[in-house]
Amino acid sequence: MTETVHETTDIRLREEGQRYTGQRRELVELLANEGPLSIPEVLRGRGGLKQSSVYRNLAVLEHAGVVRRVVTEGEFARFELTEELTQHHHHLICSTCGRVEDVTVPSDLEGTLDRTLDRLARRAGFADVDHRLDLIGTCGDCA
Amino acid sequence: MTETVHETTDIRLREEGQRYTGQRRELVELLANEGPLSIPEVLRGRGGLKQSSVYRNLAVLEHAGVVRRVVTEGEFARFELTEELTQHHHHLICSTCGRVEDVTVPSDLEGTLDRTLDRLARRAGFADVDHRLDLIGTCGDCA
DNA sequence: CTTCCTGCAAAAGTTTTGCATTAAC
DNA sequence: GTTAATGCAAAACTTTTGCAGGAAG
Repeated sequence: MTETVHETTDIRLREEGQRYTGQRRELVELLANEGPLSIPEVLRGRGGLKQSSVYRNLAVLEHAGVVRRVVTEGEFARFELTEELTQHHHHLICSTCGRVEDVTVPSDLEGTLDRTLDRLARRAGFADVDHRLDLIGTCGDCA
Repeated sequence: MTETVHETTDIRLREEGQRYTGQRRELVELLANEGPLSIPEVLRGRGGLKQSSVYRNLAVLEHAGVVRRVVTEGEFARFELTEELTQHHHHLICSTCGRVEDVTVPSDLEGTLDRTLDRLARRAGFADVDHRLDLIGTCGDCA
């Protein structure tokens, strides 16, 4: 399953004339296993990675459509694999420690949401609307 | 209606031993009229305001529960009045120009959302969950 | 007259970039 | 052998802070 992710990444990068190097593979592997991570978390997660290369490689992967920037309340940017490589999901964010977990909502609610929001957005003159739904609360550890 | 906002702000600030100065009033007025604004937008919006004072005053207002930081994809932080002073709402974000508009969803959907998400979050060990729902698309001007 | 606010300039902290070296194809 | 990726150090950029002067109560 994560093998598919690597294959897709490889293809996407080649399409842009870029190489799927060991470091990039490590990044993708990390994000596939541990979800949305900030740069400090990435650096802690894998010893050898260098900060500037991590930023650069995440930018490359973002441009290739493999990774996306997640906006959170914290001071650092977070990155995750795009939904094409995983699945549509949402975030459970701890407002105390900043930790982020993935969560999916029941598909009937997801469907209702999609239809309703699309209608709303059109009415406001917006097109091609996607939604971002995050839950902010206090996680078990911080309670 | 915006008079109520000013009164509430005044009270909140006094409770913290702070003053509702002209500059703070201007900030609140701006946010009340134009929704979520970034610092550059604020500085452009009103000539005389100084950057460091704006940051400082927004921090004060945030601490007083009058203003909250909105996280967006852009490079600057955005600020808006808290929902206690306005009403529960969501954001319509243009992924091209970064503009942010307020939008409300039908209250039945809002209710369903609230109940379902609360259940989900509890199951994951999270408490006191609030949700943040944003719509990202292309606005009329950028289409 | 005491306390808080403002503005300037400098600092802090995150992210980006230039350049020489190393690795991939 | 050619083109791209890496690491280091320095730069850029947003946000925060120290300090002296000014305003508010």
